[in-house]
Amino acid sequence: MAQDRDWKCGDPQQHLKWAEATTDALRVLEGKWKIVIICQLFGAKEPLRFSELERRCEGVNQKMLIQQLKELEKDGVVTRTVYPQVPPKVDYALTEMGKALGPAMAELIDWAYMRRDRLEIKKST
Amino acid sequence: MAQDRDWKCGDPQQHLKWAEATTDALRVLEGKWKIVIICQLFGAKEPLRFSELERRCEGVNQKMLIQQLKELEKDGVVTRTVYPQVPPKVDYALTEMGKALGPAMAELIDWAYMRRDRLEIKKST
DNA sequence: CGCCATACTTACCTTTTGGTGGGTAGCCCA
DNA sequence: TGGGCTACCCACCAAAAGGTAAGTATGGCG
Repeated sequence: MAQDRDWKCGDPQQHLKWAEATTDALRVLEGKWKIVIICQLFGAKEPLRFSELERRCEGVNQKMLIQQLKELEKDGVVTRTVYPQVPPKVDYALTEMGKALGPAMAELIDWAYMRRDRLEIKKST
Repeated sequence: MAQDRDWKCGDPQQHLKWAEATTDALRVLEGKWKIVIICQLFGAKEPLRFSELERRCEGVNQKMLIQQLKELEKDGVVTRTVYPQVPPKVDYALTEMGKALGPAMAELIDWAYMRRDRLEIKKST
């Protein structure tokens, strides 16, 4: 369990393994639009169509959106479903693994807010 | 509290704010060596000298190490202490904010391990 | 004097990432 | 015939990140 992790454990190599794991996890999330995409999928109750994602990720262009979605799909975070229609319809949803990102992202959000507050206090004093 | 976060809350803009916060947090952690540095500082009981970090972050070069340390310092994650000696001595330690990264990193580690196991199972079936 | 040690700095280069502006396929409708 | 719709692909360019190899400053020591 995450909350029981011992950063001062016996194995002197353990923090190297953890660094590797964390770097690995971040690699999946890196990219200017991935977090935005993931948060949009978290926020929506249903899968989102390509055009809908394009609309919701303000400022993204098609190439980037496709690229990031492809990487997220390859990394097992989202699924891509094609409907055999004309005009085409494709939608994207979080996988179980994508949904499992919730707690990690929640902790990152808490840290980011805490950090912002902390920095603001420093500035004002 | 992170564990009570409601991804399906009322405010339809909330997930945009969360995306922003998470992106912000990741921005601080992005960079090929930052997580390695942070994990080394977590693992060590004491502040680490530049040369010690260089030794522990296998494969890093001086320029990159300095660059990443500078950014981490600017972002409030590590402190840099200079001792007026010859030859020079400088050491680096986690700030309170750096230490507060523990839970987020722990969740990321759990997710990475879970993901690795999941992908391995898929490969073998 | 000349060399050592430490913690950097600098110039230069390669690789990766992000972005723009076009095009394509397939069917529908007028 | 010639648009319009959707979800892409491609050629090309710019900026950022990462990396190499050299140099700098300081004072102690033989």
